[in-house]
Amino acid sequence: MFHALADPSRRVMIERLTGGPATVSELARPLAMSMPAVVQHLHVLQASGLVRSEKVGRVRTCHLETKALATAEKWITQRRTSWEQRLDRLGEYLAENPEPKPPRSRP
Amino acid sequence: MFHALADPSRRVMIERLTGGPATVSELARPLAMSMPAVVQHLHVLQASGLVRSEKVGRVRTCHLETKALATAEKWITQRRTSWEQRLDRLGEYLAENPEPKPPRSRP
DNA sequence: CGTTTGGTTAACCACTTACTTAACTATTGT
DNA sequence: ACAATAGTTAAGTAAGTGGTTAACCAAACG
Repeated sequence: MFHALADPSRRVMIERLTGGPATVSELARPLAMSMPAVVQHLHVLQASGLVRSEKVGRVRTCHLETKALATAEKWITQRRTSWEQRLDRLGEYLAENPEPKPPRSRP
Repeated sequence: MFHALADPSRRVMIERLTGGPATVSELARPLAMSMPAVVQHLHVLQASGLVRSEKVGRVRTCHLETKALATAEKWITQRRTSWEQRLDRLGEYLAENPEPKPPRSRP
């Protein structure tokens, strides 16, 4: 899933879908690459669960899947906040204890 | 940066760093791969800005850079929430208008 | 009917990625 | 001084990624 977000073209597609559903050719338009390439990117996005699509007639319409995005977000938040809390505790500790400086074996 | 998060081994390293700073060999221990491989992953993590490290004597100590994580998180949140708002508005609209069903040219 | 139009599949290619081993450097413990 | 430790560099490789073109299929249009 992070792999899906790792490619610039795919992020452009995601940003496009942020503004509402889009067909495959609409996703392709701003992308300076052939249609098959876009379809491959779309496969990656779908495999990651970030995007879903339904085909009606001959046009496939794609839309974002917010749940998946929320999952990625959650993972990041957890790591970030738990580390920030550690930093805070360290800050408090250093504010109280002014550097004991342990001796070195051979300078 | 999403590319840095896209690899499982690198995510393990990040999770390890969540629990506080670590040396290169500490990061390597749970990883079933050679040291050079770990160093390469570390390079990627540093290039992405997610991790920083200082070498004192012969041991390099690595720690998380929360700012970078916050950036990724922000990107995701923006996309997710703006799409969720769209969904909400669509929900309201559909609740008021009970499906007009436009005619098809030839069924 | 035949022809666009929108999308899909397949086969291929250049480049990158994620490893490996081997050789090396610099610090630290005895 | 010597050996062990911690990490680094270099070079090679197998597999994966991102793109191409060409051929193809089915729905919509005239």
